[in-house]
Amino acid sequence: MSGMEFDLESRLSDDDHQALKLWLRLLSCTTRIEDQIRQRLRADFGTTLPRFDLLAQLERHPDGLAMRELSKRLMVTGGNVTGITDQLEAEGLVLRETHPDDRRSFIVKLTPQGLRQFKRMAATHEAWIVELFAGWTPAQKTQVQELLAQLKTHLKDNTP
Amino acid sequence: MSGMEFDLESRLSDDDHQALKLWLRLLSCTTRIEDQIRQRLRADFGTTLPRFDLLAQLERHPDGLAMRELSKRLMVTGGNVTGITDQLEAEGLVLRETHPDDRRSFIVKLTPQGLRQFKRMAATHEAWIVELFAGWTPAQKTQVQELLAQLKTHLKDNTP
DNA sequence: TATTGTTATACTCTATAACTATA
DNA sequence: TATAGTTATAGAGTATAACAATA
Repeated sequence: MSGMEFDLESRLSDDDHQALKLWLRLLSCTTRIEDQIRQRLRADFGTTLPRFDLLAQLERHPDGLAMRELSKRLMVTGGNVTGITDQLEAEGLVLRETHPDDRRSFIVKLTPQGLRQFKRMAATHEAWIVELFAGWTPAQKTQVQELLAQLKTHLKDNTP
Repeated sequence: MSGMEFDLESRLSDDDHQALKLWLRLLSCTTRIEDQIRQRLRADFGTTLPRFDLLAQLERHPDGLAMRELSKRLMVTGGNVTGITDQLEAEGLVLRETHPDDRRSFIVKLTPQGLRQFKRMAATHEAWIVELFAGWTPAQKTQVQELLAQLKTHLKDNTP
């Protein structure tokens, strides 16, 4: 489905509605970039965004994370974390260790192979992002970054 | 899954990587807003974003659209348009008319009920958006709007 | 009783491919 | 041959709920 002529932004029929126009454009850009990332992760590494995100969390936490910590951080329910972890474990990228203090719990960690593999993917991933955002100058990036920070605060306040 | 402490932005571990940070923040904000919209469409109107988007296209085209036109505009494959149209037709919101010149084709149109229902949803939807973006001044909205237009051009050029 | 993790199930959204009727 | 639409199927990605083991 590449090279389409239309997209979500064409939903709008009239010229007012500033917030709505802005939202449709924001959604359109973000979706387009996300689709690119998903396609490239699949084509180049045979993986998916949720799997990549789980590995990224583990890379930030070399001592590992319990399943429920992963669930909170990835904002998905526990059953999903079990499924993704099963896949990554089968690929030898992560392992479950018993929790020393709580026998209900597991600590999930990157294997050495998982760390190597993630680092390789992360570097490529960052290069894709840099390329996709090359349409903005560093100053413009900073500007949007700050505006988004402000918006995020508002979203947090309004939608608990 | 409301009231989470973490989100995608926490994926990043260090302070450089301007484009990557920007992307994670953009994705985080957009996802959060989109989740809100999906939840509210379901709770208040028992519908989904793709169904809403299809109705929106039809409202822009009172003479109706062929299935393949809908497919192009919604950027999904034909089988999906058939499915969504079936649902909306079963709910009495759209109807298929025979094409006068091409007996392979249908023209999909809003029913009067569909138009009334869409207008009600669209007004509420816009109010949600206005509220969610209330963290930005009109000038800031304009600014982001223009920056996104620029980014979109770059994306189009780079990812055909 | 509450919590951690697993299992089972289901739903939405999407794509691909085979099929039909028509052009 | 090519196109419009349908059908069937598959696979992400997600949620809910019942469950076992442990706290």
